[in-house]
Amino acid sequence: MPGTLHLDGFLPYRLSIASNRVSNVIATAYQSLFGLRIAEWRLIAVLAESDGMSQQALGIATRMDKVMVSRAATALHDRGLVQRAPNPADQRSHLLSLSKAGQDLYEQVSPKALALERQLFSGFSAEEVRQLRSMLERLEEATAAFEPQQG
Amino acid sequence: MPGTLHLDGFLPYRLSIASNRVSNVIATAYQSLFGLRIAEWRLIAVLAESDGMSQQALGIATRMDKVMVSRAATALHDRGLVQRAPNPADQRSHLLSLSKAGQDLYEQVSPKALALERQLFSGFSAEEVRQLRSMLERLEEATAAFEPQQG
DNA sequence: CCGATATAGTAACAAATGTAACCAGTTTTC
DNA sequence: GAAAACTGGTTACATTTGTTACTATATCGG
Repeated sequence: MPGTLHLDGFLPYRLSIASNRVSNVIATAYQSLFGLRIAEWRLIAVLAESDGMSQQALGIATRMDKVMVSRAATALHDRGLVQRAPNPADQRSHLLSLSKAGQDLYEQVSPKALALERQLFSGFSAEEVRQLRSMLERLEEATAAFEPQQG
Repeated sequence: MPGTLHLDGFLPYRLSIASNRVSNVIATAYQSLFGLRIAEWRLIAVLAESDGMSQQALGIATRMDKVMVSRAATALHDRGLVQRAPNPADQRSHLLSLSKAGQDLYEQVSPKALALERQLFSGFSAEEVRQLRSMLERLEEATAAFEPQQG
């Protein structure tokens, strides 16, 4: 029977299911433990490594569009977790960085995130993890061919 | 620096990015070619294999909750793609099946879906695909340990 | 049987996400 | 060096998704 499809065997479906479940686990943990949403956590993680970034740079680093970044950034700013300094090079943008409170929170969240990751992937060998990483990366690249234009 | 996390190396993040990109590719294709959303397509795919299912059975088969199933089912019914017959065993539920139009649509969508899958995973060896399947399956199982209760 | 509890499905509401319009401020072009 | 085109960021609106509540039927316990 040519052209027939079995849903359970359809990889985009399996990928979506697995990814959404993992995201739910992570989102629930962050929310209940730290009151953070995933988008906010992503900004914190990036800012913890490189201080003083514009929102558009954050957007690139986290693969989120500027609206998502804006929403997450104001939420974090309102909670006093990130600071906004004027950007000397461009008056439309500000440079974001973690406040002391933000750094402290990061130090709490970060090990918890890694522990969750370890637990979720505890059944995976180091080699499998390496392979999975590689596959996800290639998959992401493969989708670029479908972008509307100018990826 | 113990407990430190690099976002790009964080697997749940990479998984989420890759999965969302793939879903977008699929969703855009289904929408523009057939006016279908992913949830609707999933019902069609399941019904094509096994006629006469209740919505709750569909929910289990597609891993969608009953509200999502209800919405997708009414959309498909309104378009005349699925039929609803009374369920002799339970008057609260109906048995859904594809109409002729639904079957015809399935025959159109199905090869297209498989072609997309082939294209997205064209860089993967057969062995890699096997491994990915296995990993996604195990991952899904691993998240069950975090379910609120009674998974 | 008959009241209590559970289940199939829908409807109504809340929260999140995507999209488009907008307001500075910045660069380009002539 | 000023009008046109563009960019960073926010706001406002539309669409999608999740959650809760509800209606009708079924099942369970006595």
